[in-house]
Amino acid sequence: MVSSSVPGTEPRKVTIHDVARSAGVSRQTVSRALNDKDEIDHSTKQRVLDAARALGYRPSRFARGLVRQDTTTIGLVIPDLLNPFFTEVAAAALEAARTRGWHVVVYDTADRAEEERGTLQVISSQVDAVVGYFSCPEDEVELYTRGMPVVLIGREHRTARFSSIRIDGEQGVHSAVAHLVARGHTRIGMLDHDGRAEPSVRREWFTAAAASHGVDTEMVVGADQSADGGGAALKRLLTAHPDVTAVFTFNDIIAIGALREARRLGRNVPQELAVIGFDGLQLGAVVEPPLTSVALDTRRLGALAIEQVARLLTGVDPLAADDLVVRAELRLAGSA
Amino acid sequence: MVSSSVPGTEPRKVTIHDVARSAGVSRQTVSRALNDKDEIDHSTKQRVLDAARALGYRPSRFARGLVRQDTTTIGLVIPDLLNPFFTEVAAAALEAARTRGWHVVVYDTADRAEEERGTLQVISSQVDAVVGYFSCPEDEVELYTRGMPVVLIGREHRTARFSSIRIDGEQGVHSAVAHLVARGHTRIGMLDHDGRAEPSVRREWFTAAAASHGVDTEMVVGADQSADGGGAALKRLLTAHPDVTAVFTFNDIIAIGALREARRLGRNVPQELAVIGFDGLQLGAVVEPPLTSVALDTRRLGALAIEQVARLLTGVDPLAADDLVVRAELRLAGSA
DNA sequence: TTGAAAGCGGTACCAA
DNA sequence: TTGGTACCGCTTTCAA
Repeated sequence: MVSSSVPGTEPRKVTIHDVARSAGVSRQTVSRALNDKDEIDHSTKQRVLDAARALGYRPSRFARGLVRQDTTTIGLVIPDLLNPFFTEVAAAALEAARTRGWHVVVYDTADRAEEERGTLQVISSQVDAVVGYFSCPEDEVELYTRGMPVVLIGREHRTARFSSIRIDGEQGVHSAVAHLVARGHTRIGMLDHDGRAEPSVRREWFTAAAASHGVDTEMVVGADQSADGGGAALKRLLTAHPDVTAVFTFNDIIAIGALREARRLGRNVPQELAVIGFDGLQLGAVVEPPLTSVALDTRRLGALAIEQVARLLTGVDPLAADDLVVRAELRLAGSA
Repeated sequence: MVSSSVPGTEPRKVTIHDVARSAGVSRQTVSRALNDKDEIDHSTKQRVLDAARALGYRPSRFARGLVRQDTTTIGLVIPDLLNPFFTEVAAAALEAARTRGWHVVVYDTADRAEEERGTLQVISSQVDAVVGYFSCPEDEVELYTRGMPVVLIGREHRTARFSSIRIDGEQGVHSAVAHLVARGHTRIGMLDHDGRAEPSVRREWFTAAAASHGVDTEMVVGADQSADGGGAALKRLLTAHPDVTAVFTFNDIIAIGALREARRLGRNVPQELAVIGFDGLQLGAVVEPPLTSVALDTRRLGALAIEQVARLLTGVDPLAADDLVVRAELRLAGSA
């Protein structure tokens, strides 16, 4: 039995020319009909529209973009869309972009440097500016984004063309440690980000805050960026240091995994183990107990990034570093 | 003090022509240099590249797309990126798209018909195909997506050009109700989707399943699509029907809100109140108790949608309705 | 190895 | 109200 689809019959793209011929008019007239211009006879317009429909015509976005030069597309690069933190940022960025009539192409790099490179490579010819998280060296980002505004989130920049949204958690983490100390905790551990060469900035904040309270800062273990990772890390931490009574985590997802693990281990939270996360996810409100966290305003973060992109694109009045900061602050809930 | 930025100095877009002139070659030579062609002298190439860099030149993606016709961009339309279910689907779709070298523009319609229309309007001239969730009438979707493949998720279609990924939860919901009945529950309520004119399909599955077990099916209240909404709905349900001992919910987010509310009300889960959600979110594993749910394979859902788009775009061998189904099945955990 | 010319598929400006 | 023509910025083909 032969398939009814005939090879080689692949319908070549229908162009404005085809419509024009089919309707017996010129291309310009077709253009007028499709763009709702006034200078066209009603019946002509109708005829053109019918022809277009009949042929299944759709204007080429490239041709149109070429002549109109009015569409802006932003590339949003994110390590892991399944981590609610990045989802919240993405949602905020999408909304900020929509109010400007911009389009956002989203790339999930799965937190892999290799994917990051691939994305960068491909992105440069598809968008007008880039916003997002990158872990690869700045000169690589620089290399692939030649001539394009770039806004980095949560990371310093050197390149002039780049901007950074700085995440300032120093105060917040200090408050968190202070809170724990005030509650009588002296053995405070941390579940840090795993897999990076150097310790995270958040860890540095933690270390500094702990030291300033005369608290030991040696009890740090790395955790995978997931709830499971957080659980496993807590287990390791408690095995190595059974006397730990409080933990600060790199982010909320890890903290949530830690909460679950604590429950499994029969450790009461917050009585026997206090947990403080970082991010302030909405998700933290639905776990038990609700998660105490050093919270970021993710809406502001996303909106700020898009705002800066807007300024960089128009070249007017870009925000200075001092305005490109999102401060985290301690938000108390049930877990500490 | 006068600002140093001079109005009217806005740098006109640098084109290939500018680079050519600056390097003292023709445009084609510039093109060759930039696209790593062989037929070019090494020193010439270097000179062109330098000129391009100096001018901050970036090729127009429109001009390039126009002539190369090789980039595919999909529009992914989602009601609410903050709902983890849609995030999971989106992540799956992004990954499936990436393996094909496609770009995905994401639009969050905030579950509002108005935004849906705006998105549809704008999308048609920006993408090659559309995948996603729509709540507005099919003829509106049809109107704006003229000539473009469309894959609807979780919704039937009539239009020939459209495809649907069907979500089949009939079996799964039946199993869920059977499970509850086997556990001795006879008063089973439902927290349904709110804000739609007609009752949801999931409610119909529930009603049918309950009826087949001789269980009353009248105890349904609407819930907002959020944890808070789920909590509020549970409260209303229990107020109206204090004898309810089990609830089935429209989705997991609502169920998670219900779990939290149950805790606040002092109702033990699952002993005094059994809860079963729908979606099978990864998130369900981190709440307490872990959520029993009628689970969907979101990875498959997203991948299937992209797969079908691929077939529609090439016109070869689109999947038939029977293959465009994702079945949900009961996944037991702690909450029921 | 390089350049001239012809498109890619539209829209804008003009004259008819 | 219409159509001719130029042009948007780039790549491809073909000569030089």
